[in-house]
Amino acid sequence: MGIVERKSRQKQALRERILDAARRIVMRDGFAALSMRKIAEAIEYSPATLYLHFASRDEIAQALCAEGYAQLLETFVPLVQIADPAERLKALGRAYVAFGVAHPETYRLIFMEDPSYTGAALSGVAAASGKATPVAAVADAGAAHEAMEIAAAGTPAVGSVASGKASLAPAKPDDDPGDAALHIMLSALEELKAAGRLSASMDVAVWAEAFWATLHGIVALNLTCPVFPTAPLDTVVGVALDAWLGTQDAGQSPGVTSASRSRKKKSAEAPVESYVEPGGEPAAQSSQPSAPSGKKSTKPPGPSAVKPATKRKAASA
Amino acid sequence: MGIVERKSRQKQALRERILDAARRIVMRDGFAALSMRKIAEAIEYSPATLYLHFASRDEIAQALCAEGYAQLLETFVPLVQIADPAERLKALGRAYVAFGVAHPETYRLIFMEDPSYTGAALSGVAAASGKATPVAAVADAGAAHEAMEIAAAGTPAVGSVASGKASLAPAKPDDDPGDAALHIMLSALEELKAAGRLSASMDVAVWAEAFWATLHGIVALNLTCPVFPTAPLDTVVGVALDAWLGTQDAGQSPGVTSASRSRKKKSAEAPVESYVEPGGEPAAQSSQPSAPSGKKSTKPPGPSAVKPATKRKAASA
DNA sequence: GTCTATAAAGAGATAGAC
DNA sequence: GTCTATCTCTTTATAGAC
Repeated sequence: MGIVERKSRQKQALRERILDAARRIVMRDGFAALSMRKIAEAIEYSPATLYLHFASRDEIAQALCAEGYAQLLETFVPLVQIADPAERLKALGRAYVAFGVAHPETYRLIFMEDPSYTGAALSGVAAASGKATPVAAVADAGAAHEAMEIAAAGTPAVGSVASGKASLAPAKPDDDPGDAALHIMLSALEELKAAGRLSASMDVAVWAEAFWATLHGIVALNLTCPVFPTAPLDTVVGVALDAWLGTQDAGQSPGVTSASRSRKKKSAEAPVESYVEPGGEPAAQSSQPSAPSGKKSTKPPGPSAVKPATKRKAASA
Repeated sequence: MGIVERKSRQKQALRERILDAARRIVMRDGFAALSMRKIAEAIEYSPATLYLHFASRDEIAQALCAEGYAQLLETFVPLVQIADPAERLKALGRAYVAFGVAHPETYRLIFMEDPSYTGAALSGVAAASGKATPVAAVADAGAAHEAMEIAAAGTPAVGSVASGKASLAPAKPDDDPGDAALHIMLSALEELKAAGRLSASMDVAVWAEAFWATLHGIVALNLTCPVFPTAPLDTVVGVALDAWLGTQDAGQSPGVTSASRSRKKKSAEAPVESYVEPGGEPAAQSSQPSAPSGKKSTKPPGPSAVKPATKRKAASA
């Protein structure tokens, strides 16, 4: 059986190479620039070979999405230890925005590209309200975290969750990173409510959605609107968090309350801009982050579908 | 000179036809599906003819953007009359979300497609803080409004602002709809602050940006995330507005100190869904609005640039 | 498994005849 | 002004040789 195993391993390896190449292309040129030909060229294989591993460009995109969700989840994990639920939520909010700013193309792919990509990670949102306990969420998250560290070193480091078992069902193996992340937030919210710091009549699910929308709005505008944060991104995030979680005087990072101050990760207290991803990448920063100058992000043409030209913006205009 | 005038009129007319066709394509199939060939086919001209009126696809897109901004501004105009600044802001927020939900493709084009499109409308955001008085904003808005009613009847009715003089400088004639809309909001905000209902130490520009981000987040998630508003969109918007502008329950809203609890205008209370646009269109509604099932939105290929395929989602997958 | 070659579709933009 | 014809470029995806 050694032979079949070797073959299986080789197949897996090629699969990884494909995803690595795809990830690099997306990071560098945006999702719109991702094509089978480019990937094939990058790994020095013919385009046809890719179809032996992925049924379509879309399947590759979904695999990348799964990685992205896991990556986002991973940034949440250490924050679960923050004792005060309000501070925890603030830290989560900052981490969320920091993630989006640091990984614009990943964020775009996951939350701004295609409804099917976005929906892939959020399966049980409706019924999720009282489902997972903080402990359970942490357990799941921990598993994902551990799996990640096994992954590649040079690249953003994810992959395991996605490539391990998510060949056809990208974002929903047994534990769904998207749901797990959601649960972390909902748990904090319920604690908050239990502590009487949130109106008892408030539906946490609604609150959570509106809160999420605020964070998403900040990230999305930052990635799309060139003039968005006139003020420092930090400040805007601070004001938003204060509006939702109360505290006078925006601006600075309330950070962690007390006990968790010893946190090994500085991520919770550091201002949004200084966020550094676990993988060790530089992490983009400031208000106008990466966004590969000339090229944008959007959609490409399909076989029978359509696609206009827009990238020319910087190229031809 | 009658002859040159007629020719000029005919040229203008064709220009309008081009934009009309383009608008229809975008509404129906999304921006990504907008191509010169399609437009040409729709108006029964050759593709080459389009280039006599627009230098590129991009220029057409920008003209559509200008229309979109004007359209959005128009929905703001009547709300300026609301006396209470907090209620006015809430009404503006609801109108904003309603607009995005009712005109998903327009909203996408303007705020979610390309930074250059989004930035086109917001020129003086940075210095806008104390710039325009409510009166000035209304004056601008009124002008745009008036201009609009001259425009076509069957179609969404805009165009004048864009087509009148924005051949090469699409979104910034003399009065910029984007800025005007922004000023309307900032004015209300300053009134709020003047009335002592907003922390004196709060920077209105920052507050405005964070508030805008919240609204944008709600719309953007609604358009992109299939499961987004688990709760009725109305409810989520209400919670968000309360968080920012205060009202009994809802977390605690440190932003606003007291009052503003008695709501008078029904326009401020009307649920988002019931919004009807001034033009008299049906106005889409509910949580999962249009979003032309099969197709998405994104970017197309340029001459030398790149472009993957993505639309296949529903077509080939 | 992998490649070459190609089908089938789409795009933006232009030259030059009329 | 308008059209025809064309150039150049992109893409996904597959057939069939090796």
